[in-house]
Amino acid sequence: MELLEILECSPPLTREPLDAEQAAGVARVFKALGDPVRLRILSIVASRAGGEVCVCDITDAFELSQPTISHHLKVLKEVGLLTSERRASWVYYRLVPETLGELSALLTLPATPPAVSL
Amino acid sequence: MELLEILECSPPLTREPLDAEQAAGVARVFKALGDPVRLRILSIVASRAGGEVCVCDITDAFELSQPTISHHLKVLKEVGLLTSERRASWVYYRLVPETLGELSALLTLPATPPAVSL
DNA sequence: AACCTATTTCGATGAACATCTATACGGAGG
DNA sequence: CCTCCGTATAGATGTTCATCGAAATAGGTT
Repeated sequence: MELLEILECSPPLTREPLDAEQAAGVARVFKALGDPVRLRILSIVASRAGGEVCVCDITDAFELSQPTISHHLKVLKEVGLLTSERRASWVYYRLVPETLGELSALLTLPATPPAVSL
Repeated sequence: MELLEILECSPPLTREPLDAEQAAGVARVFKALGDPVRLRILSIVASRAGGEVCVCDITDAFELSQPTISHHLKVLKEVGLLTSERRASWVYYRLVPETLGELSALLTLPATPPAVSL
């Protein structure tokens, strides 16, 4: 059920085939990354020095309506890539590095790409 | 235009925000990964010992029509994750490790994950 | 050339999605 | 308490997408 658990249990794509359940979970996360706006939002949050970004800062970075940004943030939060915290009137979003790390590991190549070996 | 070039030019998400063009290119690849069937197909090809998989083998692994599998293979090929080669009556698909590696690098975390080490 | 099999393309359909406007919620300040 | 500001939710709309069945293409065989 927990997406992060599914990611942790899923072997790298190059090691063995995913079963249907693993694939369904992993696909949800990749689908969340499959939108240009969400990718940019994620990179804004992930690369921010303090680690936190206010929704208003994100909204300013796009020519999209505020509800649209809020929708994308919700999607990223639902798949475990972001968390949010309210302080006073503002909501701050943070990266969940574990999820990103698991995704990266999932796509990792075995060792040497070119040679044959065996 | 070339997706692999865009991936190569895109910094890790944790380093700096993606611009609109980079995000659009990267999103196309992640969108291709955002389907459970395609993820399983990719993992079947990527984890296969010889590196090659015949379409008929992939079709056997799913309860989907053969045209549907062909459609998914085309999507994976269009974003540069797979290549294909025809030999005799059969078409064999191979992983493009460079693309997968670039994606993995894109999601890489800066240095120390959360706790352990040093 | 006619044929068989494997694969791709075409056309259609129903579901999912990105986006918008309008509205609701939640805290801060008068 | 009422209002303002920032954010989230609801409802609506046009587009994209996964999937199927049917038809077209391509390579090898007889």
